[in-house]
Amino acid sequence: MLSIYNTLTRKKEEFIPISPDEVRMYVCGPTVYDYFHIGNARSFIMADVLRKYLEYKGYNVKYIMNLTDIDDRIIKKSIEEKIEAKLVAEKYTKAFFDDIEKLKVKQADVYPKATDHVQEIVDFIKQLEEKSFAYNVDGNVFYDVSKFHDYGKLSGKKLVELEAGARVDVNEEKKNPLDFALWKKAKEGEPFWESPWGKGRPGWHIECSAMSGKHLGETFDIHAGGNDLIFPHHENEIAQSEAATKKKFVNYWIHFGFLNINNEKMSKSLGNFFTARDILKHYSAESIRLLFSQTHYRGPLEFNDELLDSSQKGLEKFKNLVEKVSPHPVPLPKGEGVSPDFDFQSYYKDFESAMDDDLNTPQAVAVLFDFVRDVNKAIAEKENLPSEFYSNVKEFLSKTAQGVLGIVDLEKSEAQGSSVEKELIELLIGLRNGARKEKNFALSDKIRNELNELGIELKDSKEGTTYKKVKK
RNA sequence: GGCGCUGUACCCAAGCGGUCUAAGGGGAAGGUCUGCAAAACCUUUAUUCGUCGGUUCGAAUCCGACCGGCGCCUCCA
Repeated sequence: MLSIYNTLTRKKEEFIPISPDEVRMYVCGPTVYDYFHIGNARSFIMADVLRKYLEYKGYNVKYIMNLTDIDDRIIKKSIEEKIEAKLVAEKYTKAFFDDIEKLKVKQADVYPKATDHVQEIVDFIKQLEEKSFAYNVDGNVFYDVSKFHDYGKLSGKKLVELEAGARVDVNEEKKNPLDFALWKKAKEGEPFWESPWGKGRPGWHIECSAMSGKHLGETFDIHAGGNDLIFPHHENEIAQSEAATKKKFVNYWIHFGFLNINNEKMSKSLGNFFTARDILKHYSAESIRLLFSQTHYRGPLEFNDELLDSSQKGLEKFKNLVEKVSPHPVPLPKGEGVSPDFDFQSYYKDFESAMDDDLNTPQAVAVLFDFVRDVNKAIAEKENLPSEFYSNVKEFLSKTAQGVLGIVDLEKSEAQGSSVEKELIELLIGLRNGARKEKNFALSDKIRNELNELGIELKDSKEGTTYKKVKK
């Protein structure tokens, strides 16, 4: 039984989807005005882990992530770079897909764009206007928060308190400082769409209400995003959608913690950020994902190179095991060999109960490390293990470490390269082993050290010498 | 000012009333194996969970106070 912490109720709740086999899930995607940073990546990755775990459990997941491709920041960027807003959005949309793929994040079923849904958005606003939740002031349309009595239910804020402590800019046009724009009137030179209120563009919050409704229906299971979206973004989405449909918008609200640098939130405005793209130049997706998985998704996550290094180091344990079980040297026929009393089921059970508990990935990772240690022990202790043992090990890692967490890549062969390169390395290994036989260790060590310099590590074992390429 | 989160070893980090003399990763130290390495395995590294009280047969876990840190309340994952 999966339980999930629901921001709306501030409790862990048993997860029960609307339809028994299907989960409908919406995750707030990027505003494509720049490369996304590694803090954004945390949300994308943890949402990916949640999605993959739901699939692991047998649900058919319908996963939608929006792309905000028209907004103030995009317009600002287009002015700075003197190119059309549309081209800014296109450039960073492409970058988004490139980066997300490198991070081994599975594609969403649909990536709806705001600019492709202007009609739906306009219709949505009209509906709100008809129901008196919206008012038009000279081409700007605002949502009237005072009309929505549940306003504040997600963030736990009370309207009066919000008003008292309001730090929002005073906008003469708004009835209430907390009212927010549904439709923004276009200024001179800005991109615009025609609407009943004149030329303009959608506000930010409305696109999610319109697009999630279109792709997932009026009520759906999961809506996820970063902590900072709770207020006002998600609060406003609820206000819009529930005012329009009179139905519950979302059953489970899930929010991810921030990524901290020196105990401070990483953000564009503070300037203390790294783009995911830059981090990926030095670290693998697996390292990043392991680091993220070792902290619970709701808490803050401390981020720096040392931590990335340590997770990269930890990954070696998985890689070495994969290497050990992958091209099993002497594949035994089924049923032969000494069967170790190794209880794979108990590791699946432990992995699942960790994940079932509000996605306790740190605990799940601990189970995987225990598994690796125990498998290594079994291999070291028993001589002839049946081939099923090796395939069971691979299957376990494939389903959990790779399939859900994305911290290993079984397909990635360690010793790749051109065949000539391979043969050259084999040749040198042969020479070195000749030298070793003659106890010419000076020569054998020289060969090993120099290969090492080239990024090729040798390992001697009873079965012979193997090598792997390491990143320099 | 309002709301919320948080303080566990050298670092990161689980744990949410008994199974905790507290997982897991990194680091450090010692050992087994090895010609030497590497990998792997074993052992050690918090009798203690910010501080002080309280509740309880029993608390890292609940309550209170205090001392730190962080976030949201404005665009933000």
